[in-house]
Amino acid sequence: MSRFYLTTAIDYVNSRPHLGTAYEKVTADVIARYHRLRGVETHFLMGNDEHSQNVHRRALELGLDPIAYCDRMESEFRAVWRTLDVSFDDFIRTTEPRHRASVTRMLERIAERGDLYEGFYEGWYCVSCEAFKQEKDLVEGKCPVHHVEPKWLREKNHFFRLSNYRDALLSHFEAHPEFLQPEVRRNEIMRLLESGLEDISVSRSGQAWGIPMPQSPESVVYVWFDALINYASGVGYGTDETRFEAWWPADLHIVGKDITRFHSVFWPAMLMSAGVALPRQVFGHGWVHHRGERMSKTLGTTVDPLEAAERFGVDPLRLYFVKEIPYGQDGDFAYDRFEERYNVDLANNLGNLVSRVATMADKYRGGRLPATAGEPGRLPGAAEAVVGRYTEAMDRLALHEAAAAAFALVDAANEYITETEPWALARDPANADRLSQVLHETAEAVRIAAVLLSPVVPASADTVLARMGGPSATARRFDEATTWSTASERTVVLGPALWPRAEGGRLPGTHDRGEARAMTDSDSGKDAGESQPVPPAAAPAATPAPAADPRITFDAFMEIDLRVATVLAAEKVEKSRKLIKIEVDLGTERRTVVAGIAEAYAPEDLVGRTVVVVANLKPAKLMGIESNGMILAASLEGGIPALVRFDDPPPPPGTRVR
RNA sequence: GCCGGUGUAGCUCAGUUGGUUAGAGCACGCGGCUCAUAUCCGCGUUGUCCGGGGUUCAAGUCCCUGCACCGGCACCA
Repeated sequence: MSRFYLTTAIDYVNSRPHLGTAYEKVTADVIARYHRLRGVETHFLMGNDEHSQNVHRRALELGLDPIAYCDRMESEFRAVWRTLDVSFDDFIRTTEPRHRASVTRMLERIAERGDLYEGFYEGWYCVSCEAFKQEKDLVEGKCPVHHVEPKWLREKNHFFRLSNYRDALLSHFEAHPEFLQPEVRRNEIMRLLESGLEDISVSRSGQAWGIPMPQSPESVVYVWFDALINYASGVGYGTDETRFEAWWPADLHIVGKDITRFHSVFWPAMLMSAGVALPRQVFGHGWVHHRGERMSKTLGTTVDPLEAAERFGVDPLRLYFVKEIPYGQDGDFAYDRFEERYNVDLANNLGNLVSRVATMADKYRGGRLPATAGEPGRLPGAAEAVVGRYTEAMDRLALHEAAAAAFALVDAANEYITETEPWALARDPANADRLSQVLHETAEAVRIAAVLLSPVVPASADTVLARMGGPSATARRFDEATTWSTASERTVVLGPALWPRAEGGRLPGTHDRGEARAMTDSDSGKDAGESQPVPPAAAPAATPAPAADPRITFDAFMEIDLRVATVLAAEKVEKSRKLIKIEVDLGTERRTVVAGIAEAYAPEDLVGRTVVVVANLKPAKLMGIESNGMILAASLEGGIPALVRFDDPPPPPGTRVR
């Protein structure tokens, strides 16, 4: 039997999954379910990436052992995936022994090949910046920011000879155009390869959270190197060779478009070095924006997938992801659009279709539809064409086209009912056979549409299949399940509306829980301990965990020294778009502050104004100017800033603001 | 300033390797039906496919160029 091994990126556990993460897992799940439906033995791997410094820091902040913290996050992640019906076969964590063994093994192999060498990461290091500087960035041998001479620093590190693999990678890309998709991503990486590759550092010294470098336990494996290996360790590399032989190479890595480089350059080079076959395909999906804006964790503008699923249901959300966003491109999510798609595709079309077929079968035939005998109508042909389009689209990962194809069959069934007018046939007993046939054929078309949609909306498809009758629908394989079949009697079952029409932003009978709650980084970790596992649900999902208290203490606030200040002088910073250099009178002293408000204020308009300054902020260099403080302004992402101002007359400079 | 992305119907967007009168959904108008979740079906309206050059028998699609918007970074302390 053929096999299919599919992976998604593993996730950092420093915040809960947001809508974009959910998008990746759901679309991968659709692919996995499709292959299973086709009768292919499928292995679908997901997991968490835990060896990150952020994770370590976050755990310590919460007073938790890092592993304990990761345990909590794992249950959070699993709960979300369970709710969204993501059917992974295995879930790997990079802290697991099987993974550590695998990473060690691969590094040993790479070392044996001679592709690992100890070296010194060296370069100009600016102490003020706490960062290495490129030679080309220095101005007259000095740090362009701090105007100090940087030190030449050497830090011991392990390097991977990535540069050795440029040619091999290029020819692989040329020989296998399908290796990286979609095409845009492939072109980007081709250009990158053409411009050459440099060796990369694969270890970090002076850290304890990670996998120790073999033969060099004072340093740990750099996190991304560690993370990539999960795809191999997940199927037994270095721990279970039989299993590894059975599943490797992976057929498909589904990753975000930002990390295609890791997966299509670094990862294959590592595998080549270790003497392991390359994965067959890497697919870089796009972003899901929210109302046209990129979701940002730091700005708290992410959408909670559980909240979205709760509004109209898990399957409607899954359908939205698949049908409304061309796979491989960026897409947009908005609640009003979600509602529109819910009403149009599910309530009005598929749901209403199921309802009208079931009602007529019940009313005219007591639900029992005999085997058909007459000349079939146009639906069998329509179904066959749709199935062809569907598989063709699925096989090239055009998930949105596949979903659209399935809905074309729904449309055809609705049209067929209008054309044949079963209610008219029912008026004349002479048409009895004809009526039975029309209903049977329509039910069969709906059944096939449900089979096609089952990878996308698994729970709903099961319900539709049950309602449409037919022989043991779920047990059948794809080819058989999509073959037209009205040759035996079936029983169509009546039931409540699958998707009642939504209005005013929610389903009838649900309570308003308020607008979408923005997730923030602070709530993601702190509520980890309190939240309850969410039960699986086909339709309205469980309540998201309550947000943790993001408030700071009064003492923390009082640490910020806010002062009234008067602008004495202001000038635009040369060659800068946003920065203005401002001299302020703080009452007791003069300060130079650089503020990023040039897009909203002209320097000359600032002179004489009273502003609020954060007086005890550490200095920073911006465009070579040292800024001693920060001027408070309201700022919208992408919008223009607005300075905080006082009623007239303003308080004198130096007055504390609190 | 650098890099990347986008620009197609009122709105949200599709348009495969360049090929007949440029599409879908929503919205809007008219008509039909009554089995159905005020649902369904049919017909219809609106397009300088951002502008300008070019390649071609043929350009929404390829090349050059300009403009607009968006994002990231550089400079948001």
